[in-house]
Amino acid sequence: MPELPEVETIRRGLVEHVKGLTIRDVVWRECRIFQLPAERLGRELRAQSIREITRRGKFLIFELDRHYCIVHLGMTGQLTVRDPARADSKRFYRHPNTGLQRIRQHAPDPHTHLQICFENGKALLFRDIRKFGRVHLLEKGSEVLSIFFRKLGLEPFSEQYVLAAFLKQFAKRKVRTKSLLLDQSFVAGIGNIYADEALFWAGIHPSRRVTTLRRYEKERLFHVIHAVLRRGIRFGGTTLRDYINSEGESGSHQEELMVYGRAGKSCRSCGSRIEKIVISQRGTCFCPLCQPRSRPRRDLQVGLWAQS
DNA sequence: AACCTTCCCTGATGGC
DNA sequence: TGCCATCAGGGAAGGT
Repeated sequence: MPELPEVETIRRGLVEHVKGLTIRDVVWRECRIFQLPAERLGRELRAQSIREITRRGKFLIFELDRHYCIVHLGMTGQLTVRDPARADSKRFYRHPNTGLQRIRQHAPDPHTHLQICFENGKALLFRDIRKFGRVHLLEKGSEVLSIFFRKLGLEPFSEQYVLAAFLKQFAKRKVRTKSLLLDQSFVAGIGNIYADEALFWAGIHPSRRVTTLRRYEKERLFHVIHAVLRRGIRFGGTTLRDYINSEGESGSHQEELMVYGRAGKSCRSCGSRIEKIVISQRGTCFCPLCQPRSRPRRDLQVGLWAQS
């Protein structure tokens, strides 16, 4: 499930490999991920150049000559570069123990919904098994991006991510803290993995209503969200099943996880048994000792870790 | 208007 | 070996 760190890792790879290239041809497979007729998408993309690749939350923004092409990877979306000078992997190699996919590049398969072929022979492939991904095409204009993203919340690595703005976002909210973290109108880019990890480092039980959070807990959350996402990027993202970067490689952040996917295992901090509950229809892992339900942890020191 | 539920989609997994 | 139920979950849509 690509979240901000995974999308950012993909973005950086794409800047390296396809920025500046001109589109020669587009091949598609009709699919509901396209928010416009695929035939029109192909026709519009042709002959345009990729001027810039940016990101907002979990969305990738390809700035072309006349359009913005906006891509959301959903749950299983993959964007990889295919270089004809290099050999394709014959199949998706699945590691017997970890289940991780390790490939260099792959030929189109039935899940490959879009191929953007460039003049230099390289191609950008969009593959999405579960089809939760989305591709939008917007004509450029001064306000189109701000209108498209009007419901998105704070962008963690921007100048708008400051404590005062963060605290303001709690107004009128009564949901459980985990639900707030998953809400893209609160802070953009957090998904299930990084929400659980942030709550762990902040020492906050995921079920606690945000109305019960002390000021110092909100402040801690503010710093920890930033640190958790930064750490995810530093390790190249979290590969649990489908995520691979633009070169078809896994990330390694899954080895750093404290609680996500660790139900039944012992806490890497205190040794307690990690528990799993469901909040907002999402599996939620937490440490019952490090993240007490009722008693806020004023003692918690996360400063050192947050600097990493 | 905040909040909650349902739905979309496929592959992996476990029980029988 | 094969069949079926269950689970994973981001975000849109619709109801309260």
